[in-house]
Amino acid sequence: MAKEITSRKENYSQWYNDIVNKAGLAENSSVRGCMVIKPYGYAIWEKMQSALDKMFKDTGHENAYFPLFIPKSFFSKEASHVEGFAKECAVVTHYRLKTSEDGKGVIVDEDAKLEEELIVRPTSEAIIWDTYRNWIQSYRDLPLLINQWANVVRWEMRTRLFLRTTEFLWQEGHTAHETREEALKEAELILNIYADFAEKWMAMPVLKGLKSPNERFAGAVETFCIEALMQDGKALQAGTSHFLGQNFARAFDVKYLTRENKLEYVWATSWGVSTRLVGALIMAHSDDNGLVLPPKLAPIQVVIVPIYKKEEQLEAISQKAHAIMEQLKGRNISVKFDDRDTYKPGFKFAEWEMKGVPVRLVIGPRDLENGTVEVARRDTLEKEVLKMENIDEKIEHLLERIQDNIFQKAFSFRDENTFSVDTWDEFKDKIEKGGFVWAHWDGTSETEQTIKDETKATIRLIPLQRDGDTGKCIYSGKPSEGRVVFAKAY
RNA sequence: CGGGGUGUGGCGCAGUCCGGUUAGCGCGCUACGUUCGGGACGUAGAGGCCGGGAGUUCGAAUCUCCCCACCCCGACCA
Repeated sequence: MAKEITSRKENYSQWYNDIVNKAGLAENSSVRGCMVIKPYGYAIWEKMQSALDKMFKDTGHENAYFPLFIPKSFFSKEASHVEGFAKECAVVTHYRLKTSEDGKGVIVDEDAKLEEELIVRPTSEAIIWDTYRNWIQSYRDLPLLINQWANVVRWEMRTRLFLRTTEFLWQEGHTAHETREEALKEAELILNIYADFAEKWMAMPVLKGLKSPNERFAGAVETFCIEALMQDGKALQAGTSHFLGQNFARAFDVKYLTRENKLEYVWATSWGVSTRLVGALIMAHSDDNGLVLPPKLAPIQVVIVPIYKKEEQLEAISQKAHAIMEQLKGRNISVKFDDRDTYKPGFKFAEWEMKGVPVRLVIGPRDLENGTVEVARRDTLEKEVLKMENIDEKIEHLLERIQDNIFQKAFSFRDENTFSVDTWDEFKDKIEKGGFVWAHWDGTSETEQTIKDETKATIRLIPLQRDGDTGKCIYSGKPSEGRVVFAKAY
C-alpha cells in the first residue's frame, strides 16, 4: 500500500527516512539542511524538554537566554574553540537589503556592511563567558548554574533529519565554579542526569565514559559522553558534558575573589543534548511497522478506535470511550479518541501503529455487549480482550510494562552486539559487522587516527573506571591501560 | 569542493531517444452515497507557466546553448 515503509533489512537509512516522514515527525524544508519539525515530532521534543528541564531545576539550575549572534572577535578568544568550529559557522555580514536595479527582487545593500561580522552561534560559550565576566566577582556569586534552551547553527556538509541538521534545537548548560573538583563533579552530575534520562525516559541503554582527545569538544579539558547503540550497529553520541577547566575563564578573563581574598580564574563546565535525541529514539526502538515510542515520551499514550455500523452504535461507544478517557486522564495518561468517520478502522490501526502510540483500545458492538475492550500494544503487537472493570489501572500497568519491555529489548540488543577482541583481525571483523567493540588501545591519537582511516571506527568512549585490565594495543601492540569502546558512529 | 543523477498537479512517476491536436497514470484532495473487528468501494469533480532564460522550427515537456535548484556517493561533523 501507499503508506508502507522500507524494511530495516532492505535499506536502513531509507527505513529511518520513511519513519520520520510517515509518522509525521519532520520534513526537509526549502532551506538546504534545515528541517521543519512537525507537530507530532515537536511534541516528542517537548516531552523530552520538560523531563530534562525538571531534572536540571531539581539540581539547582536556572534557565536564561543569550543572543543568537556572537561578535566574531569574542568567538576567537579561545584558540582551540575557534579551530573546532570555524569551518562550520554561518556569518552575518550585512544588516539591510534593497530592491535590485531591475526592480524584480532584493539584493544585499553593500552600504549596510557590519563593522564587525556576527557569527550565528554554533554553541554559546563565547557570548556566555563574555557575560559571566560581569556576573562573577566573588566566591559568593558561585556556583553559577545556568541552562538555556536554544537553536544553534552548524554548517554541515551532509545532513539527515534530526541526526544532523544545519540548524538544531538543544539545551546548553554553562556553569562556573570555585574549584576544579566542584566543576568536575558538576560535569559528572549532568552526565548522570543524561544517562538517567536516556534509560528511564527514552528506554535507551547508554554507556557513560570519557572522550579521547581526538573526539573531545573544542576548548574542553575533558568531555564526558553517553553513547547508545542503534539497530544498525552504529553508535550514536546522545549527550556530552564538558569539563572546561579554566580555559574559558582565562580567555574571557573571568576571575573571582576567593574566600582567602585572592583573585582566581573560575572553573567551568558546559553540557548539551539536542533534537538528535529524537533521531536516537527512532533508531533505538522502531520496527518495520513504524515508530515505537516509550510511553513516557509518547505524545499520545493511548488511542481509542471505535468500530461501528450505525450512528447509534457510535454514540454508545463514544459514551464508553469518554468514560475511559476521563479515568485515564485522572491517572495522567494522555489519550485520544479517534472518531473520524472518514477512515475505516483498519486504516486507523495502521496509522497509529506508524505513529508509535503505545496502546490502542478498540471498542465495538461486541465489546458493548460483553463489557470488554480490545487492548493492543505497539511494542509486541499483541492483542487481548479485557474486561472493562478497572481498565484505567490495567492500562497504567501495561504502559509501565511496555516502557520496561522496550528498554529490555534495546538492552539485549546492545548486549548481543557488544564484543571484546584481542587481535587486529578480530577487531576488523567485528567492526565491519557493527556494534560496540571493546579493545586495547595504546592511548595515542596517531593510533586512533590510523584505526579510523582503516576501519572507519572511532573510539566512542574510554570507561570512567578502568579496572586494571591492562594489555596490548590491538593495532600497535604497545602497552594499554585498559580497553576502550570502538564503533562506527553517526 | 570532486564524481554521478534528477527536475512534469500536493506526493510518486510515465511521456523526452524519434518534435505534431486538449500532457497522462497511481496515490492523495473535494462532494454525495454505500461501507466499517487490520490499510473499503462507486459516481461526480478540483488541481499543470512540463525548474528558469535564450534559441532552432509552421509547431517544443521533447532538439541546441546558458543558468538555477535538489538528490545520491566521497572528504568534515552533535
